[in-house]
Amino acid sequence: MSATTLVCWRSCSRAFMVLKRSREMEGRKAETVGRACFPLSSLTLPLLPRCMRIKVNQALVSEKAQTGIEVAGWVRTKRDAKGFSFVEINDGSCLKNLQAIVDHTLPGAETLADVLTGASVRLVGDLVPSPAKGQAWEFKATTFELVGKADATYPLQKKGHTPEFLRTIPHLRARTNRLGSTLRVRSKLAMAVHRFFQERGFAYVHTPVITASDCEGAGELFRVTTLDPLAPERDASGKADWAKDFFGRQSFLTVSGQLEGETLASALGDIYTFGPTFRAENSNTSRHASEFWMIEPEMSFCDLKGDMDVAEALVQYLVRAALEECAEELAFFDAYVDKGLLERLRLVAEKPFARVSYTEAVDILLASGRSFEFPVKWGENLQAEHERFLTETHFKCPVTVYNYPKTAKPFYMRQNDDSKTVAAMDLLVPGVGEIVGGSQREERLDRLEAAMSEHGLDLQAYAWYTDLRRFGTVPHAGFGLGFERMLMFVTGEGNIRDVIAYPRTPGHA
RNA sequence: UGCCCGGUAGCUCAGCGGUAGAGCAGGUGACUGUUAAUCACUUGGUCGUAGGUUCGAUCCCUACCCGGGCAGCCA
Repeated sequence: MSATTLVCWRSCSRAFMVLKRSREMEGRKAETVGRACFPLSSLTLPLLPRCMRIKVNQALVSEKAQTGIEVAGWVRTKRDAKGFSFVEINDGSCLKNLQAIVDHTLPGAETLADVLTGASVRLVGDLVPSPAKGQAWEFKATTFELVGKADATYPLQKKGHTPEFLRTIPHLRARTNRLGSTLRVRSKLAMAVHRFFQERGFAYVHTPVITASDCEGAGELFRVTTLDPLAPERDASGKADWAKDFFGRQSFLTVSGQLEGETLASALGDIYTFGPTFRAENSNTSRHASEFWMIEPEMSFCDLKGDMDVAEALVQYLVRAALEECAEELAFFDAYVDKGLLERLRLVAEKPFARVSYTEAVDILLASGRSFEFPVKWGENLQAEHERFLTETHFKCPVTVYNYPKTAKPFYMRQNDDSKTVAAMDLLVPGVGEIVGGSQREERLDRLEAAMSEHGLDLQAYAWYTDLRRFGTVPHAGFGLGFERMLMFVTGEGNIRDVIAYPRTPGHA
């Protein structure tokens, strides 16, 4: 056991004893629940009396006044008044700050001169009704402690910052209203994803992050190797000898768990993955990242319609979850990031999505009379401008487009009877574009092998994949939902780099 | 990767062939149950880097670096 763990363990057991004691103490009626009780002040802050710490979000929704409680957090702003100061504290538990009143005669108040935006502080005192407008409750401190100073070089100010500037300080930007809110929404939606699938009997499975198939699907892959890049072991032809590499062959970071997911769906019925995905494409757009999180369900005994039903239900479920669980954050985004966001999301939560075949979509685009930079032609991929027109102008709501020309799609998608299209589908949303891509998979061995040959794949390397069609094959379908794109849609953020704490994009890691 | 736009104070920006300005932040003072408090004063910049044109470049030109937007690839 490392020294650090040892200390933590000791602190915990000590904390538990303090908790027991403090519960026995009279007059300690802090209305707190579960993990938000932190009776730790006596351990680290001898100045402060022993009491219950509550989080800011709990204080702000309190039903009644509370005495003898502790709050701790980071100062967002301080305003000096005659004889006392207003100190607004944010502890990350919610968007809003708690206004604390710190009398200049209090123990610890002599440090107030050093309290600038960004400083960390702990206060003991009482939660009391606020006499002024702006907040129902405020914190009347009886003891003040400056835990960690932040001097004038602290980059975050009270005023709003541009997302571009905030990206230059990723280690600090989570302290802003903007990224802080995004990360809370991200956390809630991650759990909502699990709830959605668990409620429907899907098994959460983990597909490998490291893969040895060098053409898993579309996309450039990141190589995983332990060979010395300057002096790799070489084969007879002088090239790097992958047989000498760690796994005995070339290996990469996954671009999708789909193929493995199919094998597990063939055992567990309905499965989903939710994990990181890596693409080495040199994509420099506001909606591409080199490392992102993807949700990939795979369903046995399911066709394209069932696939679309689940995808649409999931997107709608997540929007509803955000509206219900992150109301404050969404109101903030609606006011400062994307005006009209709430109205759009409410519509999405209630209204059924539009659903059109690729052929119908092409007809709509041709009939629109619009002149697009890229002409619309059956058989060509829909361009971003086409997708944007469909979802933002024509339908003004999310649209699922299905049955794409087979020429533009990967080998594993099920061929339709028209021999021209495959059972693929994309779910498009306003502002973001493609958020889901999926398909019914080709479950017929002969068709699959023919498609693989057409795509130039080595059948031998994929024997395990085609085995699924040899042994108890079933119609099955699945899709990938880009988690960050979903977050962009829900928060109104226009750049994927602003919905990931540490975004990885070409040239940035 | 291609096309386009930008880089001036800690932040957001204005400026312009004659070597720099505002608001906010910081400091000082005043005032005050304040709400991105207010008022006065004030610190702070080799104008992205390297060349070139010019009597003189932050300004014009070239290259490079960095940031952003759009497109392709996709989720």
